[in-house]
Amino acid sequence: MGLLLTCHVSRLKSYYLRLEMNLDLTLRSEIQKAVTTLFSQSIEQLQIQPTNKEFEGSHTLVCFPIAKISKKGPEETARLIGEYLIAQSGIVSKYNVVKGFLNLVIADRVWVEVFHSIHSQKDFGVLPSDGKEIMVEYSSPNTNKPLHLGHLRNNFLGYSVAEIYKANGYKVHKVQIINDRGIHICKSMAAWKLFGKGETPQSTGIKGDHLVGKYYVEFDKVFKAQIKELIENGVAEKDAERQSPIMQLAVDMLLKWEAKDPETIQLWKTMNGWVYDGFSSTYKRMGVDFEKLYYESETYLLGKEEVLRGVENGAFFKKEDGSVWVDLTGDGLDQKVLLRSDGTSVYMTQDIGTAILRFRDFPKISRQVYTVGNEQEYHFKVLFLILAKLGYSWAKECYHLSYGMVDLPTGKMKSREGTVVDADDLMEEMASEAEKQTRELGKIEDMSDKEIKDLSEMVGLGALKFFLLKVDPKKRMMFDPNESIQLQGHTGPFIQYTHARIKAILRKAESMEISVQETDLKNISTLEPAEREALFLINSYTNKLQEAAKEYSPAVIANYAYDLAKEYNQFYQSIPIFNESDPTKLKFRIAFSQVVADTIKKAMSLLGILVPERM
RNA sequence: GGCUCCGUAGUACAAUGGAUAGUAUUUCAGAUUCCGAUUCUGAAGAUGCAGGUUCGAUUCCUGCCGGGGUCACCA
Repeated sequence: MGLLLTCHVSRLKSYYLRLEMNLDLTLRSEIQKAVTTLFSQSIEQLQIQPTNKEFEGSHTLVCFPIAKISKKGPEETARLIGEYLIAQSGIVSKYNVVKGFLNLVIADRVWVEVFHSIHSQKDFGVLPSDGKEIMVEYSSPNTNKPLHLGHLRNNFLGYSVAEIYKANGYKVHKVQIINDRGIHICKSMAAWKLFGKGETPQSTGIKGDHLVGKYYVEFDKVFKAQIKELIENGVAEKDAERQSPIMQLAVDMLLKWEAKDPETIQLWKTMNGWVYDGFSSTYKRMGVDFEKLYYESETYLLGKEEVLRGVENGAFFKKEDGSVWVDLTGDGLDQKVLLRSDGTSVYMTQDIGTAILRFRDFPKISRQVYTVGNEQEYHFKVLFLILAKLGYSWAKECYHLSYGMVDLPTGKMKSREGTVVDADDLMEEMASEAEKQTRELGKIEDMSDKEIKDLSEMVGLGALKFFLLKVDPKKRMMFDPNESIQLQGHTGPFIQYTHARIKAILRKAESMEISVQETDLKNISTLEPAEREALFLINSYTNKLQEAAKEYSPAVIANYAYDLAKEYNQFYQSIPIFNESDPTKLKFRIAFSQVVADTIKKAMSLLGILVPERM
């Protein structure tokens, strides 16, 4: 009780601290007051939006809805509110009315105050924790082949959403489910046993996941050849698939695995081990991590139990052949199988077990987010309904973060035709392209090879991440590697480059021994338009953070980071920094540049992108 | 076919129901270069079609056209 109380008090404190400098909230309440006083009626929802570039002002109040309660025309209403704010509120210095839009100019004095409070706040942009916990699942690969381009979007998305929630004050648990069992694994095992000649990652120098993937492809090749041969010998197509010797071996291995045959289990462990080693280096390069891994082989039994429990309490039903089904026709869906007639589990079964296990392991989480491609939307709809039928109240808090496919300019990627873009290859290409670009441009002669390597990695991966994250997750997208790595345009490297340039300015300021005191920042009375614009953006950072979490969309942050970098370039172009004769202004601009650089860095880190000090 | 998501300049992406639909790229013209290769300014160019709701629709509703996904005792 005592602990609870102190938590509560400290939360209140930080709330008031924020209120002091929260321009948006203050403005809102001033307008509320104006409306209530002028029209003796209050309005709950105020529409405030950024002012169009062509008009003077930064905040615009949309007055059409207010006109309804004011019983006056929109323009008259806007003018009355404008006049009231000038007279009664300290923060608005000017206004203009265009149609029903009230454009407000915030007093420079207020902007300076806002800037000062951001500048002095060390943890600006991190919302206070309120004890909420959330789980984010992402990646979740099969262990029979290496990761590809689609996995990159998945991993970057999941990681970024997790970081965004962290910044929103949540405690985040990053997890994944590893689909480590099933017929697909046995296929690689069968092919390796037949043709592997004892090959290992060590003996061949091939990365583990790629080696196993090679045998998965090999299986398919042999399987197809055997089917063709059987059909030519007069076997029906359906029977041919079953009679194929290599398929029989795979099925046999699956049965032996389920029966815990030591030799099969050993092979399974060995080959999965190769894959895990391979994955872990891929994850490291991606820059993603996980708090806990779940393995299908460890959760499917709990899923089975739960399904059987569901049969007992009537949530599910059993057919004559022994298979178990759920009837979702009442929810507008179909019937769905949960256990096969032979009692073995299906994909759904293990997801049921996994979900329940996770809420047992982390009882404080309020929500679980699944980062999985949109081809599984139906699957998750069904899963969440089943969990609700089993009586789990948290089922309605499960969320499928669905994303679209990634296309390449060269055409669609299809795994069957072997034109998948491998994740390791792509990352390597991006990094080496970045290195090539850096070396061509020169200016890095004093860098060591190690520094150049690190920089190339940062830029190459940054290009990749930014491009994949800047698009609305649910949309199918086109990834153009060449465009993504350009230093100009809507790209990660452009933002990284802008950051590096700001840092160069700051280094120069330091070498000139310009030191900025907090008091210097308060002596500024007027701002340049570009400074107001950039301050408006910096000030909206926390709003963007909340929006990104609400929408589960790193794209909000990516586009924000870009806007800020672009805004700074405009600022830099229009305003002198070192040529400024007024030392107070010079210092303000240095501090201002510092804050922009910090904010860019913070926003980019939410995307898992590092920004260099120089490049 | 049922369900579902998507259709925005040549191309790739934006736009809580708000103003003359933004940005990048491409092309053309110009400016700056206090950091750094840059950057900035200007010009050209788009909401699939037809209705409806609304003071106002890219956004919401209906129908059509076009594209993706899904509808397994696969995962």
